[in-house]
Amino acid sequence: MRQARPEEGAAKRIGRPRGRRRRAAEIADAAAQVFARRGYHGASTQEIADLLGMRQASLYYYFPSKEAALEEVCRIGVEGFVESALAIAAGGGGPAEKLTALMTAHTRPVETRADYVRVFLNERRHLPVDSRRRIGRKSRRLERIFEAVLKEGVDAGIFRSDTEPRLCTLAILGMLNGVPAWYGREKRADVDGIVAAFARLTLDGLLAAPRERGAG
Amino acid sequence: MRQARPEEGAAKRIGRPRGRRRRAAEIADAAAQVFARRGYHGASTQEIADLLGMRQASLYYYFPSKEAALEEVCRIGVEGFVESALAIAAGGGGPAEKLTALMTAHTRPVETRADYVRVFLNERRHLPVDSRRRIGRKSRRLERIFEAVLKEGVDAGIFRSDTEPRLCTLAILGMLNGVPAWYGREKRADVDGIVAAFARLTLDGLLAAPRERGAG
DNA sequence: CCTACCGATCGGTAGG
DNA sequence: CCTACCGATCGGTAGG
Repeated sequence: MRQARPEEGAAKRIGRPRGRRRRAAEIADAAAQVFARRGYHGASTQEIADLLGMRQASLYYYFPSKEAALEEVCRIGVEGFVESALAIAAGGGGPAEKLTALMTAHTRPVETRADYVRVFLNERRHLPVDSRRRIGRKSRRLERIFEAVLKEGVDAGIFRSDTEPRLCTLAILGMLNGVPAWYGREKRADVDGIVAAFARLTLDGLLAAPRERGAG
Repeated sequence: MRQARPEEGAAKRIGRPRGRRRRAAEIADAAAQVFARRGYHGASTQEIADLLGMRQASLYYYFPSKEAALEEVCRIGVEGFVESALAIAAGGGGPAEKLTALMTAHTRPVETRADYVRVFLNERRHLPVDSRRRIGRKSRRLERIFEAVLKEGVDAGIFRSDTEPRLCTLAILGMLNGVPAWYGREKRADVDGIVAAFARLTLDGLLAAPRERGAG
């Protein structure tokens, strides 16, 4: 009576309606949009369904719950960052170049997938504990990549020896994660240019010779 | 029949129960706490009332609506910043000292009134248009103070001449507003020490002599 | 401040 | 995917 469940074999997709994954991705898109605009709790599943021209109850054919949709949106929101950062850190170039590339790459998703990023940054705290922890792990992976490049620069004698990689990472990610807050209402709209300026400022600080402390 | 309404005379508080203002402040405190933890839409007026040991409906004796409570919490959330920043900018010391003081002062409310600050940062977007604009004006005032000090330093020949005050302000406020995101779960708990490190990094960047661009 | 209450909406289920 | 529907909760009002 009990058959082997076809969805368990990862590679083979037999007997499943072909559009399922695609449609689920469209729902995630719509959810990201509404979550970003209204916040998770301010968003109604009705509004998500309206965006797709489907009935509210039909969403539950694709997602078991509103929370699961938030989880998916947040997952997509982080995953891009870690992957590109990993590629940069492992690639060629010196620590200074890597750091600049890391910073530029970090802000690209803000333009490409603004809604996912915003939801990840602002709404992840409304996730249930277990999935919040799962997402948080990815976030920490990203931070560690920044720290590693910073440490690489210090060890190579390129960055100032008194650089604290952890604090510096917090500062940099603060600057960068603040971008969605003003992106869109700033006159200068070239995010890449602005982030390049951020990177220059940071590098100038990292490359500077230690100065006198406390000098008026 | 129509009497002059006593609450219109600002200085004189006659005929009003004496604890009104105080109680309203307590409600704002509780609201800030719940809004910070659950987000505005995730917060129920019931939970706020529970915190105060009063009935949910009684809240409406002090605030006309949930939105009005959010507005009050946000208003308190910004007002501290502008006032202290103004005092620093107008006070003595050079631009470098002022900038450091500005940065340290900006993070103090994060410890003192964490909930108000968090709510202002994360929930102000859920305010109705008109009050959001009112709050936004205060926010811009703060930004202009930072920009002015930065420009002061450039004009005095202290900060690098290629400093862009606007971009620099966005970077600094990004770093600083990111503090509530990691404050509490970071090992090093001395926010002042961390922010001092942020300020040093920033100053090193601002004081550095222009270097060769694009040098490998 | 409380009691009593309401209309609206919300996430989610049953069954096809 | 849809129809039909539900229990719970929510912000807010009336009247004292």
